[in-house]
Amino acid sequence: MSELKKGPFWITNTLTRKKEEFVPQAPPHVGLYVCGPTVYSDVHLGNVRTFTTFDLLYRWLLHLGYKVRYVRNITDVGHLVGDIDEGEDKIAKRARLEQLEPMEIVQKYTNGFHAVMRQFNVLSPSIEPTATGHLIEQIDMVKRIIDHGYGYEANGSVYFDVPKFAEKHAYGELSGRKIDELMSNTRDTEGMDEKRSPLDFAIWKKADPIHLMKWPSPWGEGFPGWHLECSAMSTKYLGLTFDIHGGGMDLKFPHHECEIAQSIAADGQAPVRYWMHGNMLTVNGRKMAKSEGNGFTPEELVTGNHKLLERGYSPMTVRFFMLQCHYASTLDFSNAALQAAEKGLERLMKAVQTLNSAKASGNSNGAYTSALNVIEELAYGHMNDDLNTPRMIAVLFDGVTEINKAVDGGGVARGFNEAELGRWKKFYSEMVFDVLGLQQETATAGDDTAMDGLVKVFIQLRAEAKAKKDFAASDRLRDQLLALGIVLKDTKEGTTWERA
RNA sequence: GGUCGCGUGGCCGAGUGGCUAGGCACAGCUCUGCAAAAGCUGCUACUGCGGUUCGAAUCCGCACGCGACCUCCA
Repeated sequence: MSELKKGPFWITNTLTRKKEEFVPQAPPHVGLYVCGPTVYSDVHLGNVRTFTTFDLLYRWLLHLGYKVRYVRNITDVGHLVGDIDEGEDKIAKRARLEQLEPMEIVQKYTNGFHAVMRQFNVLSPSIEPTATGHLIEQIDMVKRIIDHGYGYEANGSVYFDVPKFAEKHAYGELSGRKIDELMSNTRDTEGMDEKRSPLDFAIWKKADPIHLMKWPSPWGEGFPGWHLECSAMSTKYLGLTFDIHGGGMDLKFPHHECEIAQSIAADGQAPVRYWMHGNMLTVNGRKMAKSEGNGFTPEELVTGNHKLLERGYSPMTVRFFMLQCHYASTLDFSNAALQAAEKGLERLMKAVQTLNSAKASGNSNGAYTSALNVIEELAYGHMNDDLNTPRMIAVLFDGVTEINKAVDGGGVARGFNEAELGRWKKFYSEMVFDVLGLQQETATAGDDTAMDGLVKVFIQLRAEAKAKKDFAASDRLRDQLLALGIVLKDTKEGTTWERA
């Protein structure tokens, strides 16, 4: 099995649009870069999906034994609002609205972002660089682009010369665009622009006097262009060419396309070997986006305090909901789907709990060894096939049925010996907790000994009532406990309890 | 308008040209004083029309419907 675990890992490279075997540049090291959030407002569930997707990738790479340097940036400057001529820094705009310092906004929403990531059990990256912390690197990159003839200054701003770049390089390769098609499809609102071509994009932008976030540069006071930070920081921490770059589908063009162009222009080599893009979370078939106003925050999700939500759902329910769909497919949000996921997750987690507290009966005929062999092989196969979590989870559920069949009400796993049971426990714990990143959300019966003892007193009272055939009394006890969130279950081996 | 993608059973959602995805819901049964849980059984779909093929949900074409990107967006 150990060989199989390592077994070839295939991922869809959106650059070639094909599944390719993943082979790191310098095994066992893997360089992974993911575009992080712009911290000018709360993250919504769509953002969470992308970070969950790459969290899954990160976890799988770690599980396969790779040493991963995972860089996920915080964009705290530079993206413009609206069209370029009256462009305004999003963060600065928000700062004025809230009467705060720009860096206060950055701090506030960075904190919020981190809190959400913790809620959804998304692992921290190895490095989380900020754009403002890498001005020198960005300015330096602009210089290199100019030196190589692909950037030009105009009125204090510096633009990337796309047509010139396209003469020698494949601009549009990632997003499948052709330069002349782009030309003819340009929206014609440029007019008095400083750009030589409408396709050109700013790599350094002059700051107007009222602009709050600005830095000195060889071209005057300004701020870095939209796409530059990722190029500068990925180069700094992962090298000129690194293994995997991830992000949401919506960043493919122009953001990632521009990253490629910048890196090639500055340093002469393509920055990324494998591009991966996560698909969108939709609501009623439409992309969830801040600009659509159809997004909701994780807090609204948990409390259910939003018009799209019939009630609240836990973060793990949502994580599981997302994992039941392949990362490259759009996923449509709905209350019914969430409720289904909630039930499914409960079934899975209960089985894991049952498994973990089970004791082996000792009399094994090896059936559960071969069953696990099959499950393991399938699960690894599916994960290695472009992170096919829906199929992997389906396999997990096959095992859940086996577990439920084997473990009796007294917690004895019939037909298992110690070693077998240990293997099952290890496998399920690795897949469910380490790889899928799910966690137990409700306190378990054994967590609180006082509580457990208390409930057992009631169970004893009820057993006495039952023995006297006083079912009215026994049912009343059960109902009253249920009202407090305690569920009693009568089994052949006695009564057990759990939280609802 | 251009580029790309999608259209699967009551719902969500996988899918390799031929062999049961899975989850949820629903129905019946077993267990049970009743219930809950669990197990068993049933529910067999692939937008439409052509084509390729011994055979297509899976390949090709056309039509219809939907979406993403083309502007900040995960």
